[in-house]
Amino acid sequence: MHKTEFQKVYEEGVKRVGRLLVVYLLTADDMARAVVASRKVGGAVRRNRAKRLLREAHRTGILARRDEVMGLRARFFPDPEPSAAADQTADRVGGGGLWVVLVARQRIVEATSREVRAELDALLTH
RNA sequence: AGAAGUCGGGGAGACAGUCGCGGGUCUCCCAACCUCCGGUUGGGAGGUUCGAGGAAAGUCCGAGCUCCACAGGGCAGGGUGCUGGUUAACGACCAGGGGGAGUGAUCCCACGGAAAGUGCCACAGAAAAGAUACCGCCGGGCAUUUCCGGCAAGGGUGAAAUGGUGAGGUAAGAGCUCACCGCGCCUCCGGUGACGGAGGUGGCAGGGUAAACCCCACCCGGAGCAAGACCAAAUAGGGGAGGAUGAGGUGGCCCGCCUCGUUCGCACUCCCGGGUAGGUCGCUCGAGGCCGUCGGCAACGCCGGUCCCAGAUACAUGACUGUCACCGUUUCGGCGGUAACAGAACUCGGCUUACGACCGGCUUCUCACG
RNA sequence: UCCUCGGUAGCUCAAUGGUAGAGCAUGCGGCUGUUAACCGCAGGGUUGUAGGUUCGAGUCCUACCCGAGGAG
Repeated sequence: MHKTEFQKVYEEGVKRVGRLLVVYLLTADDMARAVVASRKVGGAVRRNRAKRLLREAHRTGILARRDEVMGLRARFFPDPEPSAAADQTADRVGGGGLWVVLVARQRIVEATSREVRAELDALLTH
């Protein structure tokens, strides 16, 4: 993912803020995932720890299951207008993917992997 | 027993399993290309193997490597600064000398030159380096205001005042003279040397500051793996090489060198590449680790054996389960934790800084007992 | 990866190696019927930290800490 693609997700995507992390979602043709840990999280050790926790939560949580992803698309991105049915079908044929950006917050370093996964799933299903 | 010094070891507790990530390698499958055998490239699956640190950090020094000219001369600038050695090199390390701290083991030191020159030394003080005399001391004139001369021992100021102590000497004093100490110079001896020792001699040579300018000796060209090399969509259209002359620019400057533009024979001759996105290489076998013999006080070196030990490019080590070990807590069922500092990005040698628990060697002092 | 600056009072900034200061802000007093403005006075500093050179360091040297900016 390039810098301009991050900007696109931040500006056009859906944002959910939790106690340990922030998640951005955006519909796309393919599946993609990125993890972000800024210098506010800490030094290189703490940033790596945060990114590993986010990857593990993404791998073991509901984002890894394809049927759940389709449900998330329907929940967070309802059809804006019925007249665009042609575009919607074309989009679905094109892959029906989802771009996900996971951003670490400072308190994630003290958390366990189960807590991170539970919060990510909760942010996506509530 | 207590206190202390010094040198080291060691670094997510160990083992097993499941899922997941990055690299190498082997096998199989698929696709494309080459005339075939077969091979190359790309993708996927499975097996196997490897996968962060002692500081990977700070970026304070030194090198390798790459390009700039083959890295050369001079100036400027910068660095180092007791001696000898180690090393690829160093501002690092080892050994020694000198100085300082400590009862001691031991520790600390930017430790060349102030009789090459220049500058500065606030306040106080008479005077801050070229001379001088505030309070004073002594002698003489005058006569009790003071004048002339001698002195720098005492007082006072200051961070620092023209060797120190004692004796002689004198009007009072003074290296004026003498003894010891300090200092300078000379000779001899020991040592590779820094330096040390002994003897002689001088009668004191004239303050501090060089992490002020500077002098002396030695060293240093610049940039950095986003260096640089190769393949090469798009886009733009030319690009490169060669002869002569003059001008301009370029590492801080001058040479030198390189580049660009102009002119002439003819705006000539020859060649077909250059390059962004992207990709490949550089990229991990190295002044390498471990073990041993030998040389050396040591740093280290020679030789032999043995091992292969991360190479990513949005950037890989994580999660969970069980058993054992240790620690904390406990209602003795259990529960919680496994630690600090901290994450490779071209690679090495150092330095500096950060750091929890644990273990070991050697040495010194004090007390007690034998 | 490499490089350059900066850190002084609550804030913004000064200070040839020689007593750390100015403006704003704060407090007190004055002026005014009252407030503001104005006038006067006062307090407030480990000069980022730790060492060193020097008689003496904000200044010079060394090592750290923090902040800002730049190049590819």
